[in-house]
Amino acid sequence: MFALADVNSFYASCETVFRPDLRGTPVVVLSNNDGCVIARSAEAKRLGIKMGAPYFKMRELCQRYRIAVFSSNYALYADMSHRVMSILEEMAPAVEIYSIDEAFMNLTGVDRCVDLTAFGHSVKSRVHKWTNLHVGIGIAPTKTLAKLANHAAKTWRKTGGVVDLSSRERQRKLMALLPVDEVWGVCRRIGKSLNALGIDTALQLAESHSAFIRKHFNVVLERTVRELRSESCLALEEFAPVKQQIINSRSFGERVSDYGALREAVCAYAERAAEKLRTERQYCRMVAVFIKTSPQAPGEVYYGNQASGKLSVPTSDTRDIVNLATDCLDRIFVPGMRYHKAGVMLGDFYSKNVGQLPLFDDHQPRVNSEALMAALDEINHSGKDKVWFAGQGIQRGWQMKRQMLSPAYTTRVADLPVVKAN
DNA sequence: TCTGGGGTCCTAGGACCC
DNA sequence: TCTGGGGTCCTAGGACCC
Repeated sequence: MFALADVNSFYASCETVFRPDLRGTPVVVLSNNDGCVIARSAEAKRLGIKMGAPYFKMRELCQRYRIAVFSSNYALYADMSHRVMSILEEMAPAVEIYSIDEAFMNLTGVDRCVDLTAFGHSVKSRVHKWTNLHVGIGIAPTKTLAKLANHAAKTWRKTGGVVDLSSRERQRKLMALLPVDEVWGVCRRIGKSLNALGIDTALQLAESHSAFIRKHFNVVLERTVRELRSESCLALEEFAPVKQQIINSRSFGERVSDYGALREAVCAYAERAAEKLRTERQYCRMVAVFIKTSPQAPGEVYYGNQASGKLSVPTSDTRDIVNLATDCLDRIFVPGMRYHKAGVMLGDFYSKNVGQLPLFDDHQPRVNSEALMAALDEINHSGKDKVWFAGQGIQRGWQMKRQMLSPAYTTRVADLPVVKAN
């Protein structure tokens, strides 16, 4: 048995936790660079703010209804997520953190001790009491059904935010009500193709022949069909599998044409990617860089390109990664373009312990590399100040736009909320 | 003027090997 | 006239997720 716990309007809700004055009012959170809408409070949804809509098209609506608009504040969301996840981990024997705002809980054993619906409510109320966030809980014998149950818990208020789909009858009743593209793993596109074949509801998908689905689509969708029939194909993954690639990329706050500025940005992204690589305790051999102009810019010729390079020895040293990244940039940089985005990708990972490469042991490319990187990371994680390599520069004209950023209430000492006694 | 970022998995096709 | 069979590895692109 699985339970899926998912925070309601996560980013928008985080913004109101330390702003009680905003509770019950429309709140919207924007993507990086203040590009498009990625989270909405229930009130903002009701006003017709669409998910994924570009902000410049929504601005007028936001002003008219006095909607509170925020830039993404990942420092805050990541910390709030961590708090929610630790509560879930206390309450279930095993938890898979699936995304920043949702987690699958393994309820094996739990179902023998307590009523599952009651369990769902206890999770819900503890999370609310300790974090001021609301979660919806969906309970079912497979992950795909738990997703559906969660969807139902959020859609129908009378469920009280908890839906238990243990019984086959209840599963069928719900599936008959839901359009097929509400199923996890079925997007609009596949949904349309399914509709063309006469499959409109989740129940019809569950009842179609898996061989037929495999032939017309793929094994992934076949698995979904089986899951809808209560056959568990997707296991709980308690420990995150090692990453196969790391990407750091951003759109620029303003278009960048100057080589120097582009190079600074690439250095910054490479540095951040290297930092992520070290948190994964991995070493990489492949570094790639991409740059592109805006595909939307009217009257401009689009240019996008990518170059990659291989290191002779796997590394997690920022200096090696930055060097290779800037080489890659030089191979694809074309003057006179108005660049809108760049990114650095790392791949071909090795972990030290496994020691796949004999080279690794006797080839120490830089003296005290590990100690230096550890010192950098420690300073940068201390919440006090930051240090970085000079390649990033200090002007940072290319930095993303975040004009409506809220304070890092829980992760920066200077931003801690203060309670005043009257 | 202004349209996010970070991932995974699967498949098809080409290059190459014996 | 007829031109094998089986396999691996790599890459690009599609599809999906949050």
